[in-house]
Amino acid sequence: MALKLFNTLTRSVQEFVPLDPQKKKVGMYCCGPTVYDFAHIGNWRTFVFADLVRRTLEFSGYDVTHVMNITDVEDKIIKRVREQKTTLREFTGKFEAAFLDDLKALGCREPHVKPRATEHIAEIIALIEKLVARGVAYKAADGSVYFSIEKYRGCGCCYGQLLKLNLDEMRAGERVASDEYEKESVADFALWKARVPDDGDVFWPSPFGEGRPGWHIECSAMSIKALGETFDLHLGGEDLKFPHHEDEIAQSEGATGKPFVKFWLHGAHLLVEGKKMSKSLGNFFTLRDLLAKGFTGREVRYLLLTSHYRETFNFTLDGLHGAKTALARIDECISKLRDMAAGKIEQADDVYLGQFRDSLEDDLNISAVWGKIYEWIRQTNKEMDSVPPVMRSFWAARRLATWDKIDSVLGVGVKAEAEAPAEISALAAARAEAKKAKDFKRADAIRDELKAKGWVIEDTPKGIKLKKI
RNA sequence: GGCGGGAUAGCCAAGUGGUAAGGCACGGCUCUGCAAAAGCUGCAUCGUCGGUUCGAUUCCGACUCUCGCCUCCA
Repeated sequence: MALKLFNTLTRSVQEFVPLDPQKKKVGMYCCGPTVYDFAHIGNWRTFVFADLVRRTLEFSGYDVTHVMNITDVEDKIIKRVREQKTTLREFTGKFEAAFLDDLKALGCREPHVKPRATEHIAEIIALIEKLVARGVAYKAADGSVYFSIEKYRGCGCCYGQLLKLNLDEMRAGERVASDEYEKESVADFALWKARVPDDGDVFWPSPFGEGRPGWHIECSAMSIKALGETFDLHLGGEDLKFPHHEDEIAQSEGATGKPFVKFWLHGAHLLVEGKKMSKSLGNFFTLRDLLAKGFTGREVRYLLLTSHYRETFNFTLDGLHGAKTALARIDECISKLRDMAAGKIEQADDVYLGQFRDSLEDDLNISAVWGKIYEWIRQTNKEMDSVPPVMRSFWAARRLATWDKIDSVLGVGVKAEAEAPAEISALAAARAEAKKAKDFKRADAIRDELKAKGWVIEDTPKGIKLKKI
């Protein structure tokens, strides 16, 4: 079975075929963070989704170039730089670094290219000049340059490819701040924003006068630079369909006259504790908030990967506890396999991987994937004790190789076996003594003490086992 | 108002025109001195009302509830 994905352009699940004539290289662009604050769990759902898409493509044998922009100049950023009396670079650098740390903690593979908007001003200006030359952009009285939807449509181009729009019914929203006024039409959007006093020293010279890029143009400029005028995949959160992605298409196709992107993928949002995230409801979490509660990045990643990317997902702390328990079961099984394999290397089970792949390639049916994995875990546990001794290491190594393949897509890895500190080992030894002396009361007390210190002790046929909670 | 999702067990979440994966929680059992985030195992008729059909949770219609987007937004 070939990889099938839901393409927002066609509103249907389609087989993914790369543009590359060799069918090997794939260009993928994901709208990255605007670095004005720590990213929240909703943002992370989208980035983990992008990582899953990338890993799936790599699992399928494609050579992926993953590009993710860093938006480091934008209204909110400028506002905060001004408020905090800092510099743009210093301010955005801090949140960019935090973002990349979090991305790593969540087990996401680092994008190959991470272009910053402020380092592509020349490309942005060149793109705007092209649009002006083609007659689909104009400079307004306020000094800003806008994209004209009407002129664009006049060229036979389609605005509104990702969703049905009724432009005539659209009115300028009340939430549009004092930002865009001199446009010929409300649907037009800014390509270049003329410098205003509040911008401070955040501005660049350009043929249109001093100013800064509009919101959408950077993605067009940077994706075209990194991946070419037409590329395979572009992803982002569902809220970006309009206006951001629609405007990207207009700018890019308006400038190049070529189709911009073959496949558009959009991830659904999430709710937290059944409600839309908001700081006032107390259900607004950054990854840091969750780590501070004692959860790990892989547990958060696991939970974010339990539901289909096009469905709204309800993220709960209860669910996160469940994720922790569920992962511990996988860890236990893999850890036993490691012991049994004793370093032996074998080939993965292609029959099982085929089933795994079928679910995965079916528009990333991750829930079905987990279903198959837990069935595999149960079967592994069942067979484990009845494998003939001479077959044990082979049997386990084969299973281990299979898991490694699976995990190359899921990226939850296996929890490192924590080495017990001296204090914990001493308690474990004291408990063993007590047990030997049949002082079970004392043994149980020590066990409770260990639990309070975050360690679980298990008596197994092979001796005691200490596990960090 | 326009457009688009969703409604499956206590919670989360797949799926199918022929009597419903998986995870968490819970119960039972096994191992154990007792336990265990050890192992096995049990646990739903799919929002409401009509229709199509031999048969619908799955198709159609209506309704109810719910979520999102309509130029800050993952």
